[in-house]
Amino acid sequence: MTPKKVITLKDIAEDLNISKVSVSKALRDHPDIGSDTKRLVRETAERLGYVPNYIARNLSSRQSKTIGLVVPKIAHHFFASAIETIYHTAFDNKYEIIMTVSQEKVENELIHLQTLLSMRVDGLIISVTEQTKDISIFETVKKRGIPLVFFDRVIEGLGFSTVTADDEQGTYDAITEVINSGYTKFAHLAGYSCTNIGKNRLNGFRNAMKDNNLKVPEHWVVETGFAEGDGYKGFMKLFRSGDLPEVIFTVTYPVALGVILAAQEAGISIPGDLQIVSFGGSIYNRFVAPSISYIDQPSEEIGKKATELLLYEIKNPEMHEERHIVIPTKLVFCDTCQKKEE
Amino acid sequence: MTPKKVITLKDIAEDLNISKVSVSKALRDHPDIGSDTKRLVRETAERLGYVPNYIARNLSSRQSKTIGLVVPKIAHHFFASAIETIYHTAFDNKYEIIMTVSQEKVENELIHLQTLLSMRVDGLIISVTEQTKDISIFETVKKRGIPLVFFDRVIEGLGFSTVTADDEQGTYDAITEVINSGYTKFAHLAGYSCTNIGKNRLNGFRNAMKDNNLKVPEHWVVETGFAEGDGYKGFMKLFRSGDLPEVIFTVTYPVALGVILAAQEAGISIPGDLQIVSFGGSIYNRFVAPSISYIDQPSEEIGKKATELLLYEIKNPEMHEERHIVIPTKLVFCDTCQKKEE
DNA sequence: ACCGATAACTTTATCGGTTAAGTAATGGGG
DNA sequence: CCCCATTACTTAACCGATAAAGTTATCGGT
Repeated sequence: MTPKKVITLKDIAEDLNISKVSVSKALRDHPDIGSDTKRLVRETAERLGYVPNYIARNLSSRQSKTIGLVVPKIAHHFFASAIETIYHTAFDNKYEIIMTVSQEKVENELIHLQTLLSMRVDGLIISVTEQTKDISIFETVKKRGIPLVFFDRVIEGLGFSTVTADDEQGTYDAITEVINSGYTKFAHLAGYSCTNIGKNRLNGFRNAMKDNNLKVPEHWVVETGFAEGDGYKGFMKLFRSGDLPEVIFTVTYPVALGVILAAQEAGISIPGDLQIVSFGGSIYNRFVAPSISYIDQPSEEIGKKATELLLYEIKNPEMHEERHIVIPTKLVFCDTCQKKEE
Repeated sequence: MTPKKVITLKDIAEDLNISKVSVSKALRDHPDIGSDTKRLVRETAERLGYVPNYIARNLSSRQSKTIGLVVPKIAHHFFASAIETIYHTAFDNKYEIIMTVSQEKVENELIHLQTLLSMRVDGLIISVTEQTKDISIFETVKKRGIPLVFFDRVIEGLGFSTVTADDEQGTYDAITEVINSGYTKFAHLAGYSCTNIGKNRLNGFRNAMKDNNLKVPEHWVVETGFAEGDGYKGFMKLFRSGDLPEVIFTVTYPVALGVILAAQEAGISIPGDLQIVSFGGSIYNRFVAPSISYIDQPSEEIGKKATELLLYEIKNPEMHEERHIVIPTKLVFCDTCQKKEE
């Protein structure tokens, strides 16, 4: 009940009759302080229940030991998993994460970035929304010299490091494998082509088709978003055209779910009449019927690498060559896209 | 490239040849300042690209406008959804969230709480790990007078407010409904009985059975954890006993998934030979085969209420009656637990 | 014309730390 | 025995804001 006073350096100093700077130094194990005094200070701090004030420390030391994280959403397997790894990696390195969620909205993203900047985070880890175009805030970040690492959804050409899955090659290899299973007619529910993941997955898809001498009619490439609803609409568009492919390659897992839903409604059987393969899976995929063959996104490795890279850049502020880490993926076969009987 | 100087109040003050306090007041629309000056200050701030330093502001104003959030995990539908709502609600009220993840580990929980305290968050929202017992840190929080709201997994008797689903009544009603569908033999994969959710769901289950004059053999109540692996092990234990019930009620959705997996291996057909009903669902449940009938946990409402309650307590520091908000649930029938043919 | 109120600022102190710049005592080398 | 380096501190300044306590004009009222 008593509004108990919070213990500060000053309290310890007064208790021991030494200066508060000595206390500060003692607690940080500074060589200026004799070992007897250090011990005394530590004991007293413990006894009084001293908890350092990060805010004050950060203000004077000009570093916050925090990393700002901006993601488009969290209720999505890839992000949930990446975020968890980012948290651990930061935590193991004594950094705190301040996470913000843009909800795929550019306005939110901007506000969050500004807030994080004014919180003086030591660095930023970002996966942009599906429609981020205004790059001025990132230029500000660059000018201020604050390290930033993009992951998964990146903006190129700004001089920042990136960590991504190997979207293009991964797609290329996966589609080639599915082709080798005996399928020839492919459609693609593609992400926005202005995003790197949308563009690269589409490229991988197109190249795989071309190198296998398969044609893709233009109406079989539908540009949509990354969410379930987009998959639903995308499938319906294909369905209404009256011309369905054998396989639909979706840009994300939620889009694949949307396709399943729509196909059910349309009375198309999966995997009987139609196959799906998606970029990215889900922990629930094992339980989903039919389970979708998917390109496994190394979410944990991406999260880990992004955080480690950022920490490295924070610790070495002068080094300023950007790095681009690309992590390979691999196709996981499930119920869909099984090898065709000859 | 130039390590561009960050603009502070002082820079604006010097530019306009007024004191920095006037600038501070002008920006906060303090009545002390004339409207001409205010306009001038705002323009100059804009022109120079001033961004306030939260750290400094928080230090001097003794409030951080941030809320500390501690959750056991995020890759779980209930938490992902609750967290998202907590973020929005806080954001709409101009508060930032600093989220930490304990990973069901008490040690992490403790460290995170200490960090959040030293960051001087204005309040805390917490869902404890499945084995939190040491309450001393919460006593410290209480002594310091920092508002705290528990949600979902709570610790009672400490004088803090709580927001939970109506675990007991919700379970009671749901089990009663399933009984009315014609089932009589029920087992329960229960959570740790030292947690409120484990205990209350078990109570609801027991009471529903009793009031319907149904007996539950003791080996049909298995105390496990909240994760998929616990469901797997729990089912196997039941299975090995050679005596399976008609219906298994699981304490969480992941536990239900574990049961599905184990049942598949054991060659038990769901919903042919066995029914499942779980407390809590998942956005993926629609796609899961068989989809599990579940008690819908109002995760968003819980998140929202918890945040609003906390904000209220932050704004009214003297009010100190704790509040306990209990939110009703309802049963959603899916593939399992369908009405039995008479 | 004088007083007190008010408007519009400025000065000083403070938040709880860190960093930089002293300072007093000790001790070893020449 | 003196000088300089080292040890172990202390004092002062600062980080960038806010809060509290002055300080001037200006103005209306009597």
